Amino acid sequence: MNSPESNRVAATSSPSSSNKSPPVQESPFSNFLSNLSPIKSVKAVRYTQRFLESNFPTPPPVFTSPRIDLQRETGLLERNNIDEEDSNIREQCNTQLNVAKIPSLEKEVQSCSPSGSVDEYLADIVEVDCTHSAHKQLQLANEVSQMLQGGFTDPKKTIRKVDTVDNRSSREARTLTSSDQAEQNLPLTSLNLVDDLVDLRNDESFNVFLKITSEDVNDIVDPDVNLNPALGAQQHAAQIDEAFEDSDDSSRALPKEFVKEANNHQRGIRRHLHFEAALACKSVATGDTTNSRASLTNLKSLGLSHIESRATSSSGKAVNYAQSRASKSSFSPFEVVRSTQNSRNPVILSPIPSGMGLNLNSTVRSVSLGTDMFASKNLTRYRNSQDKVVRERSNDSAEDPNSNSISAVAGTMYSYADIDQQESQAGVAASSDTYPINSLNPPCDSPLAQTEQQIIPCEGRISTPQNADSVEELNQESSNKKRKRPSNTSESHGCKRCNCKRSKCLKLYCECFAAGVYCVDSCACVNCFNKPEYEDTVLDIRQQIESRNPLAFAPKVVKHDTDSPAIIMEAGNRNTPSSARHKRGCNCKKSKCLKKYCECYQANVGCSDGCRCEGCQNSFGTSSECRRVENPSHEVSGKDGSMEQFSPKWQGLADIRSLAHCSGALMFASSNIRDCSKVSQTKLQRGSSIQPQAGSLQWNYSPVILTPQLCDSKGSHELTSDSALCDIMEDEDMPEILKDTSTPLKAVKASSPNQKQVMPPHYRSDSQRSSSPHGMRSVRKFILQTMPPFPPLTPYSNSKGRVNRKEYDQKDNIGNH
DNA sequence: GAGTTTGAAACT
DNA sequence: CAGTTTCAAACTC
Repeated sequence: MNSPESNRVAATSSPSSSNKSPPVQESPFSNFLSNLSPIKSVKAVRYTQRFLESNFPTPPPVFTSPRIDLQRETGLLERNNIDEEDSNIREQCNTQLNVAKIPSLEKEVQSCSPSGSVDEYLADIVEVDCTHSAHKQLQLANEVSQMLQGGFTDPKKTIRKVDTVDNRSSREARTLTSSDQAEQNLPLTSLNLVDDLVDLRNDESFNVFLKITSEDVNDIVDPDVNLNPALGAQQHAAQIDEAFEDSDDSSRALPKEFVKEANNHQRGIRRHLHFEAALACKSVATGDTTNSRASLTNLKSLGLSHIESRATSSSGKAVNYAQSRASKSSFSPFEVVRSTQNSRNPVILSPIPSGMGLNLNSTVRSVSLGTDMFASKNLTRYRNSQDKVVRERSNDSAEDPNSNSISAVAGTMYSYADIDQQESQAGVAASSDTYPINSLNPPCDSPLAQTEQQIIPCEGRISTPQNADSVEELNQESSNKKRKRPSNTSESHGCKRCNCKRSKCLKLYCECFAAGVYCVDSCACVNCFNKPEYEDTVLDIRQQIESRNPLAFAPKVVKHDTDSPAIIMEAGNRNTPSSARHKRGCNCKKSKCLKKYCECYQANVGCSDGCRCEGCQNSFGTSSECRRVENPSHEVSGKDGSMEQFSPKWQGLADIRSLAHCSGALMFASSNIRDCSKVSQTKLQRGSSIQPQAGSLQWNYSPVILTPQLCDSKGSHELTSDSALCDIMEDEDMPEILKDTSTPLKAVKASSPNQKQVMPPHYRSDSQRSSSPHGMRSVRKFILQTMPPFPPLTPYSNSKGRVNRKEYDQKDNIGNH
C-alpha cells in the first residue's frame, strides 16, 4: 500500500492486538490503533475517575496514581487541568446536592469564566434558564448522564486501572464504560475487560448499580429496559415514557413523542458524534491544551448550546458540576447508555456520542478541548435533546421557549440509541432530517451535508415532530436498505451511505468521510476504516488531509451572509439559494452544471466566478432576480466576465466561512466576537418568527436568496449592523489565521467583509423555528457558533469592501424593482 | 444490476 | 502548478 495511512502504519509497528479486524483487511491499522490506545486510556481513566468522584465524593486516594502512571506511559501531558477539574468536582459535589442552587451555580460558573466575552453573552440565556429551575434540574441530571456516558470512551484500560484501586468503584466504572458495545470491537489490548463488562450486564450488582444511580430520580429508568439489548427504540421510548409518567416531578413528564424523537434523533446523531469525540480526544493527545476556549468555540460552531460554553469557559466547572450531579440525576445516564451498548451494533455504538458535527475535525483538532471538550460535548448533546423535548412540549403549551430550553429529558435519548447499525443509520438520516430544512436535498447527501453536519449537528437533533415521523420511516426503511445504496433515496433521507471500494473510506472520495461522519452498516463500502473502532486512524488521516488542505473538511457550500432575519423571511419561499455558493466552485466540463455531478448543482447553489465550469447552465440561484443581478450572463451562457464584479464576493465569503470553521477555535478568543454575536442575536430575534423552508440549503450556510427585500431598506439596515460588526471584528484580536485570506483558491480577492458579517442565524432549522418559539433561542446558539466565521479578510475588510457591498445591494434593488 | 459517465480527489 | 490517475457518485441502459 502506498497510501499515507499504510505508510503510517508501517512506521508504527506494534504487535497487532486487534481481536476485531476490519471485514477484509488485516491489520496494519490494528497496530496503529494499538499504538494510539494509550490516548484513549488516559481519557477513559480520567472520566472513570470523574464518575467515581461524582458518585463517591471521596475518591479512592489511590485512584490518581494509576492515572498519573498512565500519563507517563503514554507520554501525554495534556492533563494539566485534571487536578483542577478534580478539585472542581469535589468542590461542586458539596454544593450540588441542593437542586435549587443549580441555576445560580451555573451563573456563578459563568462569572468565573475567564473567557468573559462569550460567557457574558451567554449570561442572558442562563438567566432565562434559571427561571425554570425544574427543567434545569432535570437537565443537569441528564447532562451528567450524558457526560458520563460520553466520557468513557475507552473504558477497557481505564477499568483495569480502577479495579486495582477499588472493586466497587471499578465495578461501577465498568458499568458506565461498558455501555459501549463498540468497545468490544475495538482492537484494544485490554480485551478481557470487555468480557467482564459483558458479564457485568447480567450481574446482579450491575442492576444494583443502576438502581442506585436512578434512585434519586424515583427510579425513573427501569434497569431492565436498559439492559435489554433486544428492545427496539420504540420500546425503550415507551418504557422511558412510563418512567416519566411515574415520576413525581411533573416537569419530567414528557410526551412520548419527545422520547421517541429523542431516541431517533440520538441514533441519527451518533455517527457524527464519533468524530467529535475522537477529535477531542485527539486534541488532548496532542497535548494542545492552550486554547480550550477556542475549542469550545468549535464546539459551539457545531451546535453547542450556551451551557456548553459556560462549562468550558469556566474551566470545566459546569461539567464537573454535572458529573457530580450524576448520582443525583433523575436519569441514570449509565443505564441509558448501557442499553444502547447492549445493542447489536458494535460499530455504531460510540463511547462518546456527541451531537456535534464534524467541523470539529478541523477546528477541534487544532485546538484541544481536553477534558472540557468532552464535557462540553456531552452537555451540548444533553442540551440539544432538551431543546428538542422542550420544543415539542412547547407545541402543546406554547409557552416561553426559553424557559423550556433547558428542560431535561435529553438523557433519555441514549437509552434508545443504536439498537443496531441500521437504526443507527436511520438515526443519522433522522438527524439530518432534523436539520433545518425541508430538504430538497437532505443534508447528508448533498455536498451541503458536510456543511450541515459540521455546523448544525446538535441543532439538527432538535427535530420537529414531523421530523420524528420521518425518522421512524427511515428506521423502517433502513433495515431494507442495508448494503444497498438506495437510488436517490439516500440523499432524500439525508443519510450518507457510501459505496467505497478502494478508498477504505478514508479519503475524501468517501462521502461519509468527507462529511465527517462514520460509515454505518448500511453503507456498502468495502474495507471500511471509517468507523469508530478506527477513530484514531480516521483522525490521523483527516489530519493528513487537512495538512494538505486545511479546508478539506470545511463546508463546501457557503451561504451568502446578507441574510438578515428579514431577508430570511422573505426568502422563505425560495428554493434557489442564490446567496449560497460552492466553496471552491465546480469544474464541470460536460455536465453543464445541470447534473449532480456538479457540486454546485448538487448543492442547489448557483455557480460563481470561483467555478471553472464550461458551458455552465446551472439553474440554481439564477431563478431569483438577485441572482440575475449578481450574474446576468451566468444563467444563460455560463460564467463570463460579467460575473467578475460579484463573484469575488461569493468566493470570498465561502473562503471566510471555511476559514472560520477551521479556525473557529479562535473565534471565541476575541471578545469582539461576542459583540458580534450579540448583534447577530438581535437580528436573529427580529427574524425569529420567520418561516423558512425551501431548499436544503436553508440551514447552515443556507443559501438565502437575495430577494428584493434583501436589497431594500431592511437589507440595508442589516448591512449597517453588519458593518458595525465588521468594524469590531476587524479591529481587534483577529487571529492571523483568520486574517489570512489564503485559501485553496485564494479567491478572496476583493470580497467585502460586510458580506460575511451578517449572521445567518436562520440556517438553523427553519422548521424548528417555525414550529416552535424556541427558534429564537436556537438561533442564538447558532450565532455563537457561527460568528467566528466572519473574520475580516484583512486586506479587503476595509471600507471599500463595504461600499462594494452597498453597491451590490443597490444593484439588487434595481434589478428587483 | 451492470456498465458508463463524470468530476472531485489524489497523485505525480 | 499542471497533468494524470484514481475514485466513487451519478447516470444510463
